[in-house]
Formats: sequence, structure tokens, C-alpha cells
Amino acid sequence: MTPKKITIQDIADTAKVSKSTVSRVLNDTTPVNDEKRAAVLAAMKDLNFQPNLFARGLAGGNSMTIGILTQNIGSPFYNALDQGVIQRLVGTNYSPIFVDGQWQEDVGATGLRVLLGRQVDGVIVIGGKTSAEALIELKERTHLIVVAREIEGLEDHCLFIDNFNAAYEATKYLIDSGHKKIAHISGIPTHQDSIRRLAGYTQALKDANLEFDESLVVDGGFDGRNGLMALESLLMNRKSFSAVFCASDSMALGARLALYRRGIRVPEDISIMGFDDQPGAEFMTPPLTTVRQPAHEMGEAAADAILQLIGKKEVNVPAFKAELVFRESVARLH
Amino acid sequence: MTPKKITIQDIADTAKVSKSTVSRVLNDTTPVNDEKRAAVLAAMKDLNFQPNLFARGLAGGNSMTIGILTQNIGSPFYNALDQGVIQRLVGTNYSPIFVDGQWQEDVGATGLRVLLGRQVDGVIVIGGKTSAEALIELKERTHLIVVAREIEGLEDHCLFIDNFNAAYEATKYLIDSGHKKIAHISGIPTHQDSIRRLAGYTQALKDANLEFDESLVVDGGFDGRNGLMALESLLMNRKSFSAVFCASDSMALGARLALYRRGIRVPEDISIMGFDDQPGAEFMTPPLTTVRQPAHEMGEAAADAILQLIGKKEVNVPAFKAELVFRESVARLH
DNA sequence: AAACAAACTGAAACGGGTTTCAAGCCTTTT
DNA sequence: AAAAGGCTTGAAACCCGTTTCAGTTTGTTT
Repeated sequence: MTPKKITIQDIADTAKVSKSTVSRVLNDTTPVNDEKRAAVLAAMKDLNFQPNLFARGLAGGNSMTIGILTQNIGSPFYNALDQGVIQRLVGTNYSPIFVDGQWQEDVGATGLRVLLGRQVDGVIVIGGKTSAEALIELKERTHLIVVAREIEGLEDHCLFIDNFNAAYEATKYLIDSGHKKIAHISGIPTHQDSIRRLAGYTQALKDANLEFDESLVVDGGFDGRNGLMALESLLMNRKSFSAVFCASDSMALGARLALYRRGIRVPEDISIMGFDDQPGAEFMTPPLTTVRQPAHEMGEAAADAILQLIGKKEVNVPAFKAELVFRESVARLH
Repeated sequence: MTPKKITIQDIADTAKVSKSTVSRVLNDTTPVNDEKRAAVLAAMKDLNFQPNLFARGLAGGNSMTIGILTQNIGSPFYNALDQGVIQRLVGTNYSPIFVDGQWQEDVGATGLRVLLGRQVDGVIVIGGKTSAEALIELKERTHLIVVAREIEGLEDHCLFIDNFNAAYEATKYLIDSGHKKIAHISGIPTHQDSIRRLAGYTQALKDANLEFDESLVVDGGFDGRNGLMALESLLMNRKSFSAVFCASDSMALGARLALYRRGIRVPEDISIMGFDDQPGAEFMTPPLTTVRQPAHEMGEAAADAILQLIGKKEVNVPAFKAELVFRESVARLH
């Protein structure tokens, strides 16, 4: 396959120096005579030398790879996270290796094992169901950053937004706009994010002295179909509400379609608030008012953090804030 | 960090055999006495042995990794491709390493170099601007599968759909529905896919004896904003048309918003045809009639193909067909 | 000019596996 | 019973870098 493997020995031979010297030029660890250095550099260029990272990893003890446990759910939010990580790693000497946890604890555990076997220099865990204990144990074995989850005892290694607060603000905006009956389409009921967003919604209602009507809350599952069905069930039960706060943009899209099917106007008849600001939200008709999660930035920050961890052995994870983005799907009633 | 590294020598010692025997048990290359095999297995379990893939890669010459050159453009289509690859590799002994080409030739070239340095056992190139020559050369050095591009001289290693035909069919459907003036919002003008889709559109017009009006074709750039602007420019120039065929769903979304802003109804006043069937297309209002590209499946097929290549040294790349998905954004005029 | 430090350099060991080679032991063939 | 062959096995070489160690040179200090 490979026509001929060029090793540092070949370089050494053509440059008439020893392997050691080549290595030193390569890593800049010890001063090397200018002429020899030049000769080595020339030889490397001539032969199109590419150091074998396996030998390096074996000898040096570090693999120059970052393992990423992601969750393959086709969600724009997680995709953006992944892409942020990949992009931030371009130009560094580190490469990302991905494994997929599929939102299942055991699949994730296997993935983590694979990563460890590959001697990754650090692991970024994005979402998933890995238990807190497993994560804490993992942190003992390698550098670890957890994204989009908040783990007790690991706070300073977690990157997440304050879902409670974000949902609170979103709901409050609806209330401030004059809405009094606000429905909520929630995410997967057991999902940390769903729980917190629901709590934020509830609290905002409470603080505004609005009645919390349990029947206005319906479980979704984060995706479009769920949003559509959830809204239909709300309609079918003849619930009255002037606004609906969806725990994801995808569900907002689904909900919007349900309304369209019945000829109910947005936002004139019913207002919609989303969550995520996924690509496409701004092109909904009408453009979706939503909560923006800085997913791509979080991915980049995760990569930065792991790099810091590897280098300086300590991190300072930045705090991320979700922010409301005001578009046209919410009516101001007064 | 790692408490203690267990090597095969440790296993050999506890099992009272030689390194060689442990290796043989590990790889099942040579028969080993049952008792010894059992002892080795037990020792591996006891010590929680995890073979060092670097040493393996160095000695054995294969890295058990697949390199993937992807293009970080946040497009759902490419994301789905990536995810398909990742997902298909779960459970195999291969792990994917990603590098990002950012749709720039030199960035992609650097990425490929990184991959080669990591001794990947195969490379999957997804889209991008890598030149045909570079790809052909790459194929000499490693196993290669190219996705979403058709490279001359490499046809049997390329996975792609027939964009010309898909666009032809889409346009034909519009024509068959009674539309006579059909606008086209194209993708990036230099992009292979754009060119072919445009050609398919043109040919369909021609075959139906419809006049090709150059001013009804406007360059987009695949994303939502482009679609919006393209449609606005069409409107501003007072072009008359009853349908618009967009080279991507994202642009269809943008176009749809432009129409919404002017109070033009879809599909009563103007029909829209998309391309991709990205998640969300079915939740557009009205649900988008479009051409489905089996992105996820293509990602999986790419992974399969590279695995085949590594194993049997030959491939049989499956042909992929795009298919129309009929929803509600196209009016039947007769 | 003697003593010593600093700058370079090469040989060799090492990291953790795989693979080749030769030898020991058993069974089968003649 | 001797020769031939097959099965197992350990020793040692090898994969390709990094790093330690022990010089050899050159330059500086007194």
C-alpha cells in the first residue's frame, strides 16, 4: 500500500546525523547546530517525512488524541457541539476520536472503554446517560470535560447553561407580553434539561402569581413529531391558552405545523416560544422567538478546556448564558 | 494519572507464560494449550488488562482507525453523513478520527496529512475541494472512499447520488403539475452538485419544450439567508413564475420566509420544491415537497465500504438514488 | 594556560506489543 | 524402531520514535 515508509532513520542517514538529532530538531528539545538542523529540515522536506504518531505515542506516552463521547441523535444542538469541538482542534496537534453513546448507558460505557484503550489524552463527554459515579471515576483516569450536563462533584469540569434560568426568562417574557395561559411542551421527562426547563417555567408562573395548570404541560421528546402530537393533544382536550413554550425548537416547529393545519394563526391566535435557536429557527414562518444556546461556542470551549487541562493541569471553564432571541412568533398582547 | 499500566509482560508473569503466548491468545493467531490459554485469560481479567493500541499499531502496522475528512459547514446533510459513519463503526474494532476541511483545499490537504500521519487504515473523504489528482494519489497510499462527490477515475470508490437526474425529476414533477414558469435558486455556483442540479433543471425544461429563462435562475449558496435573498431578488425584478425549485432545503426555507413576508401564499400563489429532505423540512408550513438524499445511509455505506476495502481489498459501492418526497408545498395546477 | 562550564552529539535503552525462528515434544508413517 | 511431521512454545528481533547518559568540542573564567 504505502510505497515506502520514511522513518527518522532515513532522515538521519540522508542528513548524515543520528536519529537522536533528528528527533531533537523535530521536537526542539535540545539546541542543534544550525547546519545540521538545516540539513535535517531539508531531508525531511525532500523525503516528505511524516512522523509516525504511533511510535511517538508509544515512546512519549501521550497520544495526541482527544476522545469524544457524543450522542447520535441527529439533534442540531448536539451536532453543533460536535462541530465546535472538531473545529477548535484544527491546527492543534490533537485530533478528535468520536464514539457514539446513543443515549444508552451501556453503549456509552463501551465507548469510553474504547477511548481509554486508545490512550486518549483527554475525554469530552457530551450529554448521555453515563452515571455520575462512572464520570468521577473516569476523571481519575484521564482528563475530563463534561458538556451539556451538570454533575455533582464535577461542577468545575462541566460546561452547561442554566436551563432553569433560561426557561424562567423565556416564560417571564411570555408573561410580560401579556400572556396568562401558557402551555408547556416538555422534553424527555427523565432528561435533566427537561426537568430544569419545566421547573423554570413553573417558577416564573408562580412568581407572577399565575395559576399553574398541570394539564397545560405535556411531555414531548424533543423532536418535531413530538411537538406536533403534543400540541394536538392540547387542542383536542380543548385547553385554552394563548402561548406555548416548547423545550426545543424542533418541537416548536412541530407545534407550529399543528397550528397551521387547523388554521390557527401564529402569533395572532397563539404565540410560540422555542428553545435552542437551531439553524432554521429564524426561517420558520413566522421567525421563531426562542432561547439561544451557544452550542458551537460550547463545543469550542470544551476543546479549549481539555487542552488547558492537558497543558496546565487546571481549568477555568467559562460560564455560558443562554439568551432570548426575539423574533416574531410571540404576540405582545397589550 | 493512570494508576498502573498493565502490559502483556505482567500478564505473562502472572500466567507463567511468555509474552509471545499472551499475544497469541490475544489475537488467536496460533493454537495455544487450553490450560495456558485459560490462565492468560484469567490474568487478563484479574489485572483488568487493556492492550495499548499504540504498541499494537506500531508493531502490527494497522491502527484500527478510519480517518474522515469532513466539511464543517453546519449543513444537516453533512452532519447526517458524519453521524452515519460514526454509527456504523460502533461495535467494530475501528474508530473514526475526524478532521475538518472547512471547504478549503489547503485546510483539507493539511487534514489529510494529519490523518496519514496517524497511520489510519482508511480514509473517507466527504465532499470538499480536494483535487481529483490529490485524491487519486491518496488512493495509492491508503484505502479511500469518497462521498458526495464523483471523481473521474475513481468512480468505483465514490458514493454519490445522481444529482442531474434528481433535479430533472424534481423539475419534471413541477412541470407535470402544470407549472410553466419555474425559477431555480442554485447553490454555490462552482459546486459540483449545484452545477448538476442546474443542468437537470435545464434539461427538464428543454425536454418539455419550455423556454429557459436565464433570469429565472439565481445563484444562492445553499443556506437559508441565500434562499431568502435570492427569492427577494426575483421578486424585486418583477419576474413572474409560479414555482421555484431550490437546490437545498435550507434555501427553500429562506425562500418560503421571503414569500411569507410579502403575504404570498404557498403553494396557492407560488409552489416550492426543495432538495435534501433535511430534518425540519416536513415541519415547514406547509410541509416541503423535496428530493430526499439518503445521507445517513450513505454515511453508513461509506463506513461499510471502507471496512470491506480493508478486509477484502475490494469494494462494491452501492448506488444511491434520491427520491422525490411529496408533501404540500407544490400546487397541482390542473 | 589551566580549569571549568556550556553547547552539541551519538549510542543505547526504552515503550508495549507482533512476528519470525528454532527447538522441544508427541504422534504418525514406514 | 527410526524417520518424518505437526503442535506448542519461548527467545529475540522488530516497529519508530523519545530520552537518558556519556562523551567531545568549543568557549569562558581566573
